[in-house]
Amino acid sequence: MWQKNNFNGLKDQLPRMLARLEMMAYVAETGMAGTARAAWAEGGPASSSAEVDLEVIEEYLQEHSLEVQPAYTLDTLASAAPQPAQPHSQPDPHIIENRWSGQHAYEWYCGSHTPNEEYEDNVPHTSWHSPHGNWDHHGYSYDVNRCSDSESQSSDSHYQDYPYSVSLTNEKKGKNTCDPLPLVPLSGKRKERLFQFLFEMLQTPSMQSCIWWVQSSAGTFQFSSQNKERLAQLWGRRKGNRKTMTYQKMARALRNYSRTGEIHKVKRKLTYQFNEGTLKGLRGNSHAA
DNA sequence: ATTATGGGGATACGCG
DNA sequence: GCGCGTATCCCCATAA
Repeated sequence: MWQKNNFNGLKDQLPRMLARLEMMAYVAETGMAGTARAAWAEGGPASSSAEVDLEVIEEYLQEHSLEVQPAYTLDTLASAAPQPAQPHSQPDPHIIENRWSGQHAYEWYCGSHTPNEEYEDNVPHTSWHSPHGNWDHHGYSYDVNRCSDSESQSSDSHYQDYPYSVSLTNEKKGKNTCDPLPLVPLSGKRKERLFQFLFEMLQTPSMQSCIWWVQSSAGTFQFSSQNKERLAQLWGRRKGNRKTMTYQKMARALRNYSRTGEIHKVKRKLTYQFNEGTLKGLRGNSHAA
């Protein structure tokens, strides 16, 4: 579990993280020209620093073999820092409407820890039942109240969304450590699946230089052209693969989902969409709790 | 021609 | 060991 004292080590990296967040806030405040926004949409300004930050976090975690209680991770950092606004300079009422904040108090179940799951502990694991009945995944327990999306699916020019709805619920604030819940025996623990990982990344504000909602209500999301490889690498690391995961391989796995229906490709570059039932399952589990 | 992205067959892998 | 579901490798097609 990520203890508070473990978190102290990460403090060293906070200035860089905060600097990035401040930069984002600055960009939002000052307004971004269309081209700059487009660049942002492709992971432009955020890409380099985001990479650094994520690497720092990852390396730190791996070096110290930390288990991260997600309530202490990126959400916390983001909420502690100046809130960066979306690249859309205007507040989109749809976005507000679709904010997940307070709507999805996911219950993540704490299981035991294996060496290959160092990064895995950074992000929540879903525990839910799919329409197919075989997606139950057991990991950790915490509440998530997170991001919104962009409803701007109609236009390629402004589909990027940079939602920051990082609000901590009382429960989350009060539960900074992940209490082990013997809900599922380790033997029954399923490996996290790619679409679950992607969903988790979509809830992680700091990952939005890599992946973001195009329209969360529809389950449409998009990879950053520049940072998609990074996301793939994270996936590979989480899985403990020997070889580096690439976007190409990850996309192949995504294409397999089109057969089974969890995710299908939409006719937009680097854009995919969760199946309605999949989305309901990923989100709905929190409601059930 | 080059690069990025998408598609799909084949196969490896993990789990029950 | 087997079957099944999934992930990964690899090659090719297509679009920009």
